[in-house]
Amino acid sequence: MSCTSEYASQLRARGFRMTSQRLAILHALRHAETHLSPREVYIQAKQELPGLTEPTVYRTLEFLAENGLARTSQTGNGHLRYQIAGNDHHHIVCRICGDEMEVDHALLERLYHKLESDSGYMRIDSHMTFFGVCPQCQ
Amino acid sequence: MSCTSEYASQLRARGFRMTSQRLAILHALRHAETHLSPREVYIQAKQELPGLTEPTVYRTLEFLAENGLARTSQTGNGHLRYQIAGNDHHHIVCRICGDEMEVDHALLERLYHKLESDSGYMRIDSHMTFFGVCPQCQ
DNA sequence: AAGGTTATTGCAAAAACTTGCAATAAGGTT
DNA sequence: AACCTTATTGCAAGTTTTTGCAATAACCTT
Repeated sequence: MSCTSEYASQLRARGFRMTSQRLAILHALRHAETHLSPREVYIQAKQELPGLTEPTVYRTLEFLAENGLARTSQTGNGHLRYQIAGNDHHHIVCRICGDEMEVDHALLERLYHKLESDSGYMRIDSHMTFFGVCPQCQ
Repeated sequence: MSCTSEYASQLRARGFRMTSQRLAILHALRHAETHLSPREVYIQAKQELPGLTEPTVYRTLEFLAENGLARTSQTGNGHLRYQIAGNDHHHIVCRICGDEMEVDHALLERLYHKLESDSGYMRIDSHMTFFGVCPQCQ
């Protein structure tokens, strides 16, 4: 896979290493259609790499998110889920039934610019999750 | 305290009950200047009510948030923190040093309206946490 | 291709959080 | 004021997430 070596060199450029564990976890994220919980990642990736342990999954997901290869989503109950980086969109999830839809990044662009100039903060997180009540549940 | 009975009747109106545990936890949140972790709440509130247990704190915080008496803040690492409801502002926190500043609600008003009309969702969460890189760390 | 440096992993134990269920107590009713 | 109903709590046991440290293995250098 070409993307594999792409990831590897991205890491090496910053002094990190590509490992079979990281690869297995990246594969799991890539093949998922949506974001996964750490446990789901563990179950998926363990099929590819049976020796994989759970602490490694937690540490790796955090590592991938810090380095821009993965992205976190907040989930109301305070548990992070992860997805592969790349699709620049956001989510709005229903507080009641959990239903979820995508929000295009363009909608937030203006807000981010304003926030950046007002606050002086840079690189404001490009994945946001909003919570509301969906039309069904209203 | 007048607010005490205010809270009590808010709950009773919906068929819930006011208890010494809920009161102790509300006090802890009220006296905090910022949002607290469940453990911090536990430690505070236990001083007022020594018999209090940790599971009760978790359940109560979730309950208070669901009923609008408390508010959750997301914290990057995926752990919820809680604060008393009332101040309508948001936070932006630095991904690197953890520094934190307030963002006025007015800034988001336009976005919320747009999101609501585009998506059909209602009552979009009125507390958002953004993540970025603060001026110091840039 | 072999060796050295050190980022990364696995293991084991700790801490944080959740769940089920029987006992308790809030607050409406008599 | 005593009684009933049932929301709420505490306890104990489970699951999830984190942490420290010694062993391993990327990958740079020779």
